[in-house]
Amino acid sequence: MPEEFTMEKTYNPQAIEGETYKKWEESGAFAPKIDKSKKPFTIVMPPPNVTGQLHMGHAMDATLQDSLIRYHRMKGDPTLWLPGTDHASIATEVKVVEKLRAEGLTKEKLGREGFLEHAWAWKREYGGRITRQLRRMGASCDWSRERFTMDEGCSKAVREVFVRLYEKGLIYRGYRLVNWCTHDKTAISDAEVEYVEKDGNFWHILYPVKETGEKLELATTRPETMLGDTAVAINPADPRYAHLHGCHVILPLINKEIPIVCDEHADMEKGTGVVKITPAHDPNDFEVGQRHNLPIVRVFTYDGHMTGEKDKAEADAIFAAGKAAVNEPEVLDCGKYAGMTTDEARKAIVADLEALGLLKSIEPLKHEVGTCYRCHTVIEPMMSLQWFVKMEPLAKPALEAVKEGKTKFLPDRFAKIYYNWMENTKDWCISRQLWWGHRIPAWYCEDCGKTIVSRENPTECSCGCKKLTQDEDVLDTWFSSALWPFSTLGWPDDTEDLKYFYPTTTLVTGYDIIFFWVARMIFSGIENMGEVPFENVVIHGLVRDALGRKMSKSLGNGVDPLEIIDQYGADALRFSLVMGISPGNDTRYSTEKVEMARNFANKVWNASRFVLMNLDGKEKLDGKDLTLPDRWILSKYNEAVRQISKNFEEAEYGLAAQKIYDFTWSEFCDWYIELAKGGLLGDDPQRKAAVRAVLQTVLSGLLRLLHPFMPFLTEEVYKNLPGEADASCMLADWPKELTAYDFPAEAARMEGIMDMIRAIRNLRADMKVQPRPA
RNA sequence: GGGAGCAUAGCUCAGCUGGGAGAGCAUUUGCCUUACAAGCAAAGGGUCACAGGUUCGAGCCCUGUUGUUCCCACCA
Repeated sequence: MPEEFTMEKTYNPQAIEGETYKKWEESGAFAPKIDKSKKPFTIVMPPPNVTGQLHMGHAMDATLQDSLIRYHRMKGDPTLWLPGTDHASIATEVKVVEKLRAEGLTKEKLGREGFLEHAWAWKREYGGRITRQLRRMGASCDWSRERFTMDEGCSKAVREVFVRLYEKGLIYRGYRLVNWCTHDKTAISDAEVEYVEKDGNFWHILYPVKETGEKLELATTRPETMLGDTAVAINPADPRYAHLHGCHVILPLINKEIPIVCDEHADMEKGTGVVKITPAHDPNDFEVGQRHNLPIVRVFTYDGHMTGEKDKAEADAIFAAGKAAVNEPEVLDCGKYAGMTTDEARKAIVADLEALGLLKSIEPLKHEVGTCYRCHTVIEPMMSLQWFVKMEPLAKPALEAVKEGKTKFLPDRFAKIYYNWMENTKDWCISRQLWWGHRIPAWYCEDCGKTIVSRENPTECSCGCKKLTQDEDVLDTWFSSALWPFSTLGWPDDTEDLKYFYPTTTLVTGYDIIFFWVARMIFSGIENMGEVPFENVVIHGLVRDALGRKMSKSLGNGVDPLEIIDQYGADALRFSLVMGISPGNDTRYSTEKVEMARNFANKVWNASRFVLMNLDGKEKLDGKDLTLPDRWILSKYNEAVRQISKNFEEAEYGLAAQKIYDFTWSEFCDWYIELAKGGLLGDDPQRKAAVRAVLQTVLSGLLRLLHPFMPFLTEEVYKNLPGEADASCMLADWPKELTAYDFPAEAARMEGIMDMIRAIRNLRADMKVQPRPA
């Protein structure tokens, strides 16, 4: 053992992690060595939101990526892990607004510019915090290439894509029924709506028929929308209502005459077979309205109140000024209901109907209600002027690319989920009524009303007018993350990085963002680069708490990775997050697991101490004087190398971790080291040399096999190995099978003997005979 | 309504192409044995959800049933 060797009996991660990381980072070893003769291995990091700090999900995500990255780096691939953060438009804006509110400020008071200054300050604070956390995790990403979705380059890419798609007719602006969040006061995309089961009612309402005087019964879950009804639909084949074709009903409360239309949408099996049609506030009704050319009457304001005189006047003014699209919906003055929230209006309207004898019954029911995925407010379907991406032409090639295997999902069942979504996707609403994000590069001419979409900020309209106003809205945050695999490599410029690293190799992410992100990256990559953005998508599960619940702020069951690192070390946390996981399945976080991993780290530490204490310079394995146990452990080592390498190739990280654990503990420590003591304590110098050589060979390999999961510990120990002194485990070669030292037959024989030894020990215990002292 | 996952030791979960039922934690017993008590040596504990089927052989493949979780879906 070298004299300067001072390994403590217990592994102390705090003493080495910070310095080790600093050394790695300063050495520049995280940056890939570009070698055009070699195929690079590339991962772009799913950029964490700059909303706050990392949670356990990020910790697992980072661990898996870093493990894979380290494996490939050791294999000698030019390896790039490109880190970055996401501006997270809506999520961050909400946080900044909350913070401002606590300071007595509002967006309105600050104005757009003032607000954005606060948002950028937020980004600087939290973006930095996140990258520091990743460093604590041991993430070996190339910080020299770090990106942010709103940095100059990414913003340029966003604008380029927007303009291209617009020019191809794949981005358009239109009045459509969108999902409106009345709390965040913005439209959101279909993917951002979460359906939750809520208690509700069917209100059975009677609408008097003008021509016959009878009262037509229909049921609705949203009576407050009735003011916006522009028809009542019946099925054309329904014999019960054949006599009503061409008739009208008088809409109660506002006594408005609206037609009875025949439409297949009215299901004879459901309710009374009669359905009210509110085109401005229901997607189906909108469709029916289009088929029958019905007016669209909006009855809610954008902040969830019933519309009134003022709203109507404003809408009329806009229309008169020619600023509106042709299909601008009418806005209704809701009279006595104006200004009420939708909930208040519902109560009032139901009460008024009852007073008129037009409420037949109330039938309770549970139904799925759409809510905003950020603030959980109930979504109102609402007619609104927004920007959209036309999905069909983009989805088709993206679907085919995966079917053809150009991108592979691991596990492959997630491809089905992807297909399902891609086959049914509707146009993507990309405009948000927010300030934090990429502002839509569209300008409207005040004179001729023309829309200008442009890469450079225009100063003049083709009509000669210079009064141009830019669209107030920003893009959906996922619009920029969709470009991440190429925007971060320099696109639209034709950079060396882009040429060399695109398409990237593997994407590692959770199944919860397949639709939001993975699918959109695939079609964006194909559309803009002509190639899929990555060869593999490795999908992992979510980290849940010890009781299997989702970790969340509201439950207060989140665990801060940094606290765990402080207490147990980064290696222990990392190992606990991969040991025993299976692809795509959720895993539970528990302190017991971290303790298991910490104990394992300590085991490795002490096994290393033992070996180092017994080495005397580098012994070379020469095949001479190998006993049965030597042959056995070398064979088991080969098996571990084979299996772990295979596991990495197949994204079976849980199995790889399990194998290195079992090999190290149950085989190397429990048996080989014990058996090696005999040889080390004996007098035969050749035997001693052989044992030392085996110990060193196996330990060196074991450390390297473990390095992807426990980088700090292995780095610290590895540099103490004689002959490899000061060498970096991170940069060492990935172990290869020692084919000259594979002895399957002898290994099997050894295992038979081990069974016998166990049996004898058991017998001794049974007979309560104590082993004689040695 | 459609789709997917899961059901294995008291708890949490692994189990690759079918041939040994496993790990961690918990429990019991004996050990401070000179790498490690964050440890060592042992032990107990499972008709692998249920019912059929394929096979020389099934936790693993097929069919069905039950339970459970999740995702998607405009059901008024």
